[in-house]
Amino acid sequence: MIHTEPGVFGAISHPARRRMLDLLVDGDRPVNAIAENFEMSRPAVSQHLRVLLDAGLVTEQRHGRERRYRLVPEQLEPVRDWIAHYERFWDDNFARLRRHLEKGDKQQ
Amino acid sequence: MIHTEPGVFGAISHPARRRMLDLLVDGDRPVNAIAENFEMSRPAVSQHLRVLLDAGLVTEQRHGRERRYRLVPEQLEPVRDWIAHYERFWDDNFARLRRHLEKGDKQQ
DNA sequence: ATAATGCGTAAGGAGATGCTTACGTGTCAA
DNA sequence: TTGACACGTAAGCATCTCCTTACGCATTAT
Repeated sequence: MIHTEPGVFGAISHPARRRMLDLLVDGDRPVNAIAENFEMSRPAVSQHLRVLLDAGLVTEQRHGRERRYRLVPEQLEPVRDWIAHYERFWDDNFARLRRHLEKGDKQQ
Repeated sequence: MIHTEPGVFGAISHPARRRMLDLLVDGDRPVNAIAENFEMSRPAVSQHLRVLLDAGLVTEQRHGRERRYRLVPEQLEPVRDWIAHYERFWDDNFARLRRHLEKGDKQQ
């Protein structure tokens, strides 16, 4: 019964979970409101939400018989930080393209 | 024998594979040079590289009996794009913090 | 030619993942 | 109180993941 902690990268590796986070960008939502966007069963949605919860990417708050899930975007920082490490590649390419365009097709 | 295609997000979900990509930032490397950074067996490293290859995150080129792996950073774009969708949260927080600091602790 | 090197692939197994259906529990409504 | 609702959890299953050891196949060195 050990709860494995795959971390944020594991949590976002499933497309359904990324879509769930995307939905929550627009505001807190109860499970049913989330579930209606997916083909899978509601328990399956609950299980995905549990993964997101364990990763700290969402929190839940009880409102009556609902549980509203709220995005915790700061928890995506490890992803942001890691990908930022590669940012210079895009920067370089962009800079190269810009330079190319600014030269006005002058040679090469 | 179906080759599952977990995509880029699946490929970067394993810490070892992220480290492999990080290593390749500094230049192409043959498998042994990559493998010496990990505790796991060399075949395990090969299998991870295969996942990265299938995701298009690296290419391989044969040089004699070596196979050098090369990073293809552009393939990280889906990740960059997805995370960029959340950028405004950091921007907002950063802006809020900056505003707070610039105000010089004036009230609140 | 023979051996050593660099690497992939095959096979197998432990454990994780992702789904399902069945059920339990707390909350609101009649 | 009785039932409907919103949800989690349990159990079971198929499949995937990630590792290992054993082996095969080029390429280079002797």
